[in-house]
Amino acid sequence: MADLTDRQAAAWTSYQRMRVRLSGVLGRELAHATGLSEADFDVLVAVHERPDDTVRALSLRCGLEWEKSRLSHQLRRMEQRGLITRETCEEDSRGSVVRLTERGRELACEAKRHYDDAVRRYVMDSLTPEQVAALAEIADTLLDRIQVTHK
Amino acid sequence: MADLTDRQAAAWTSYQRMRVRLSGVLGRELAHATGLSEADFDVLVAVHERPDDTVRALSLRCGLEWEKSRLSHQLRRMEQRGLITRETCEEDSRGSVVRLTERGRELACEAKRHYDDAVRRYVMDSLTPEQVAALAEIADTLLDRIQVTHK
DNA sequence: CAAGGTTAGTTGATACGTCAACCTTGGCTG
DNA sequence: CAGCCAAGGTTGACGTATCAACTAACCTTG
Repeated sequence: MADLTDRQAAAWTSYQRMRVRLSGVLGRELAHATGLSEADFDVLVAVHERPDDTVRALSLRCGLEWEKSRLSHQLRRMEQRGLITRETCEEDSRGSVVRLTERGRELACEAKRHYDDAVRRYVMDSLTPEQVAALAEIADTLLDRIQVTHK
Repeated sequence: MADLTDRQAAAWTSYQRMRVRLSGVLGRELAHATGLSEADFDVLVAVHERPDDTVRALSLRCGLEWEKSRLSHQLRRMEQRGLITRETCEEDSRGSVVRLTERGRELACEAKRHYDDAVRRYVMDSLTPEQVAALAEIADTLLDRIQVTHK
């Protein structure tokens, strides 16, 4: 249980600052361009990736790695704003099925364009291909190290 | 305004998942070990780094890159829990000065030990020194690209 | 020194995230 | 099939983050 080295501590500090600034600017651009939060965006994109723009809530939850209450609250808000609908599931009447509305589908596409563009401008354009590859490898290594700890 | 390449998109996805899982597990460990949130922790550590465990709120705000209302709300809660005190500033009576209580100081030290240990276990132990250096360089590059956009 | 703009900080409203408690349904197992 | 437990989801309470509106003090400039 040795202390972090100076290099490690400095790397961690840089990472933390980068992480906060980056998600801040991306979130703000997204909100400004489309009125969506990052949570809205994550849900819309995840549902839009499924056939029929439809997905079992449980499956959505696992894909996003969200707590069940978080998803429930988020879906309630999105339903109120007319982005999705919820139906009870056929195979398992405990479950529910999420479907994009027309407006949800449109927003998902539009938001994804804006978002990807912002990722390109703020991240990809500043990094060399080697750095992008290194980042991916680092992230995958850590992902492998940190298993999901769902409730 | 070209699309992201497959490599870029995959790198971004990995980064996002890593980021969320990592801050999730670190936050949970911190809360479990000390009862502090990450926001509490950031404030305590930032104040504890200053001489006398004392800092002007403005300076704290700039260091953390927080919105002023965020800091205000956070300090109110921390004051109620006896982690800090607030006094009005001598030189500028608009301002305020934040000071750690004895309990705040103790918690800051204890939490930092736990936190650094978790960073070591979850991050540093899994990465090569080259990867740590690469991460720092990537983060610094992006930090330079994304200027602070305070309100 | 008076007027007007700027700055530090607070407040209230609203959205988001987590936890614990709860309800209903599904699946076991005796 | 009766009794139970686990699983999917909802709800309420509370802490946290952001925005806009506000107050009070500071600072310039005429």
